[in-house]
Amino acid sequence: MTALPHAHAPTRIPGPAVARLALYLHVLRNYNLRGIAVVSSPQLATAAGVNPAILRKDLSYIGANGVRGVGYDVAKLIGRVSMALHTDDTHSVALAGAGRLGQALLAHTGVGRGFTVTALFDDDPALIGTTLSDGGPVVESLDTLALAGGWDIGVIATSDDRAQAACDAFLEAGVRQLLNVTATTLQVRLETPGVVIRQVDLALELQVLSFQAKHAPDRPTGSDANTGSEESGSAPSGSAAARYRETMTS
Amino acid sequence: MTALPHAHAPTRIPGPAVARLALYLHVLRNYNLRGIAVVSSPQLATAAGVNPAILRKDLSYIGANGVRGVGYDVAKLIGRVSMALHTDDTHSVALAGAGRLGQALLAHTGVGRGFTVTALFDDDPALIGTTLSDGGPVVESLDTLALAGGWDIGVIATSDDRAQAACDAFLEAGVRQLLNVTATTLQVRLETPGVVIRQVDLALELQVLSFQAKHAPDRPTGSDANTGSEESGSAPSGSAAARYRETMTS
DNA sequence: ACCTGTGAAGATTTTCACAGCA
DNA sequence: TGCTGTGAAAATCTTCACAGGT
Repeated sequence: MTALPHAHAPTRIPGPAVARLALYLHVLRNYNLRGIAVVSSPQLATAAGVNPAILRKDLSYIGANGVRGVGYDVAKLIGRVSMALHTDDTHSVALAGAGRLGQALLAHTGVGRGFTVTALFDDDPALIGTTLSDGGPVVESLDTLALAGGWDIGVIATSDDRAQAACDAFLEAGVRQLLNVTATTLQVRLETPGVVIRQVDLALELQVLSFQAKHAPDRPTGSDANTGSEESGSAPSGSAAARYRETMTS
Repeated sequence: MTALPHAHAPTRIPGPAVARLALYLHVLRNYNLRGIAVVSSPQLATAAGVNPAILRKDLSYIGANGVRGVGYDVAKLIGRVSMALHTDDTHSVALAGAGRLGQALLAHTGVGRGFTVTALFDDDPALIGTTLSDGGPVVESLDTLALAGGWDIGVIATSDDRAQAACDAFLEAGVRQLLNVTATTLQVRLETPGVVIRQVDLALELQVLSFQAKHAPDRPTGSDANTGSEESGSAPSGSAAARYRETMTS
């Protein structure tokens, strides 16, 4: 926290840019694993399915340090984006709901992106006291959730009818950042300040998807190096984080 | 399809509006189940966590027919939004990956939003030939995916390393709408036209969430009837579909 | 020759504010 | 009085285009 060595521009990062940066980070990590040390903005942009121009703009928000005529140092860029997204620090996550969805999440988030599930809650008596993954936390009763605390993020993956209870419990436990992957729309008391809730509803994504498909009209015109071909069409923004595909030109 | 009785305004619906409409639909369905027949825009807006103004604007895109001074007929509005999103027609879905994530999705999408999973594919020999849910489809080998077809949407919920293969198979089977819930960035051949891919990466959502929390500065000022209190702050758009919470004023 | 970084133009989306009606 | 529907203003985001460097 506090002042960094060379805090370049205190520019406010646009919302959509944050989502894309997280996306770049993912792609960059893959490049790193494949041993690619340098990447250019056209390369990275096509890999992420965005315009090279907006990629450069996004990177400019976090003070990118690429080499003109060459590109970006992958490792260095990973560090920079991680820092901007606060992913260099590890966040502790509590997961409510140890059903299929919860278990999938447990495996999904453990990939190593700075998030560790340190607590697991469920109502199922058969699950309480057991461990779902190697080295993972022991499942506790949902009732005890509100009594504990100390997590940075709470993930709600319960059944729909228990989502609100889990939400209330998290708030009581002092958890302010919630990711809700149930189909329930959560209610938050007005008194509670600073709460950030993020909702991911897969059924909703299906609806948006099928709508986009029915209305995909014209292909985007790329003047830069973007050979944008398939897809796109409508939904210019939508969830920026929720619409990328690699288009590795042959 | 084709011309409807009174196709009001051929206005193009903005991308973010589509996501929000799907959200309203969900909330409206809940109202319907609770026996609430009429709802006003301030009510619905607070329930969906959006400004009443933008709600009305969104509804205006689909030719809303509310009663001034009163509100909207819930049942009628459900019908209208469903029609606009093409959810009144049932879409067939093929699901690749019958692991925990796939199973969770199978239960999730079956809620009855116009999507039915009619085919299920996986590589696990132990799963092939079995049925995962009552009345659900029998699990088939992933290799047979490309040979079949006829689905409106393909959902990719395999392990990360098999996601690309599933994507290729879907495209070969003629499926143009894909929802990818793995952390893999898919590559699509340039030749394939009209492909719409939607990506949902939960690890990415966590990153965006934690960033938003670190940068939530000032509370939004609502001049209409919006008592916007908690949350919001930055990320004005982000995934509009991925950030709603009820704020039922007491 | 090629790529980065960014001001400025352009496109899109959200919010405002008010006319119109029950 | 209360709410809908919508043109117009404001805010936001994306794309362009080019200076600057290697």
